[in-house]
Amino acid sequence: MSLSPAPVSPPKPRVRFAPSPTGFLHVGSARTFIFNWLYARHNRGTMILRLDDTDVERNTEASVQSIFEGLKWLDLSWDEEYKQSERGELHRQMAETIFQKGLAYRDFTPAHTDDSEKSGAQGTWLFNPGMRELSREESDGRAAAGEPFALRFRVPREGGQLVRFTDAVYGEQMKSAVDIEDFALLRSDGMPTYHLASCADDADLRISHIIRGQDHLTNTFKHVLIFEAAGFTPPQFAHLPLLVAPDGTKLSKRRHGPVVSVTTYRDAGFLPEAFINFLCLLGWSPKNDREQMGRQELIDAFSLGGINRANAVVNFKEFSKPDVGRAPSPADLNPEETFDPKALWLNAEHIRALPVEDLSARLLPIVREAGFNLTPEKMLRITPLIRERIKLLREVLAAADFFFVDQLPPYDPAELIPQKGDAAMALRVLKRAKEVLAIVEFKHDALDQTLRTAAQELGVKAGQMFQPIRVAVCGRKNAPPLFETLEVLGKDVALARIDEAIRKIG
RNA sequence: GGCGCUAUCGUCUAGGGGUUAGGACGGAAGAUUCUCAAUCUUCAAACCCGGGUUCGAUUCCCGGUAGCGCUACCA
Repeated sequence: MSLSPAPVSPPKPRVRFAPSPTGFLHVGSARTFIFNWLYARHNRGTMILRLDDTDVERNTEASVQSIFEGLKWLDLSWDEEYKQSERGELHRQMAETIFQKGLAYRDFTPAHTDDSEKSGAQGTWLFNPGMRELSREESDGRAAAGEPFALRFRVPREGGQLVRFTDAVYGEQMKSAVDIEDFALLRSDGMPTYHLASCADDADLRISHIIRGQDHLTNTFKHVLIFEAAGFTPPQFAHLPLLVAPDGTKLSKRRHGPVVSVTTYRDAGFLPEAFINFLCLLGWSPKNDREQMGRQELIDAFSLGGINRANAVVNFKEFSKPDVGRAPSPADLNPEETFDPKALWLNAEHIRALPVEDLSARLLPIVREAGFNLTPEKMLRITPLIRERIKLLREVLAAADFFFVDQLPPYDPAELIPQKGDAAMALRVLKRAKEVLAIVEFKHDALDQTLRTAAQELGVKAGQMFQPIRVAVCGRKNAPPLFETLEVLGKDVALARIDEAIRKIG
């Protein structure tokens, strides 16, 4: 607003989303991205995407694509992009710095040794005294001889040192150093571990705020140790409560199925903005009872102070279907079982908040993909009739099917019989409808007037008049309002379907 | 096991030393419209347990319990 800058404008935050590309984009990861993004955009800072791909064994290109695909769908942007695997030199430099200061040591214990063998103790493994205390000469000698080693951080063991940091969400954190194991910095193949690479990059990229899942809260003590050993001031930390399943466990593909994948939401017909809105409300609150919020509203309202500390349950009913094939199509999913009711409601809210033109444009590709040829004009006329009747975009297929097909799918002729009526009444209604509809203009008011008059003449209630016609033209009892439906359907189709119904019941 | 974190309706949450503990989703009932949906109204539904501190704790402190996380040369 003001053109004159504040006397001391705070430095623009630099935040990062750092997924490891070992699978599809997880809803929890998407949420972490969103919180970082919201923080960056709210504070006009920089959003960085960094692929933490130091685990050569498990990283896949497909996963990288899946992450991009998900973020693209959500229309989430970032300003800088890095690949950790291309920055190995930086990581090794940091390891070297720490080693030269004597704050790390070589561990020549072969990889994959059991903890029990390492320590001989029954408790938690903390370090291997033999390796930690190895003389510099012997260490150098064995390294020079080509013996492989891992580089371990020499965590202070004496003096009752405390490692501490302040978390923007969880407050003051401290842990005594003696409870932290001598974690690895470099693997015996020379590759950096996550802890090292992450800290080296965060320092190098001048990350100001690390906003990530609470599963890293305890790791942060190690990170603080690394930053300080390498001569950097640790950034600010903000840990996010985890997303958990109704059984309280962390969401996982294995246990919980497709509900944990962002693409499931996309394919089921969620609006990206609704999905983002839903995710934001898990573990964060604007504290003003607002629920349905758009992108900009979220950006404006976001602050780290609104983040909650307890894990949030994604409240779905159906866990993975063990015996369904490996590729469940969106049509297989029962939305009420698969998705959190609140997500569904929010999506419906966003659908209704969308201008008809926009909604129509989003619906059309889905309809076409299902094999129906439809003009944008026709879709635009159908959209207002179903927009209050669908919670997911995909539901357009079921809600407006009778607009798309030439031939109505078979239905039970008994459906044509109105409340408190019989087949004879249905027949009379339909025959009369055929007569009057043949001559009336297919416009809402004219249809309304004509059909109500016809009902009076027949001595039936309006509802008893409308119901058989509705079933005749829609093929089912529950459908959008009749006059609008007839208007969009057109006279020819309506008359033909009424004829068909007369044949069925006659 | 060790260490860390957490605990308000079924779920997401607001609140906070004195409140009828608020909202939303979902549920139930009703109103309304040509059905359905939407909308509106109403109802049921919560401060984990035990000790302190205090005139007074759901709120602050301690303990317990439970849940989650970390405890890899995974991230």
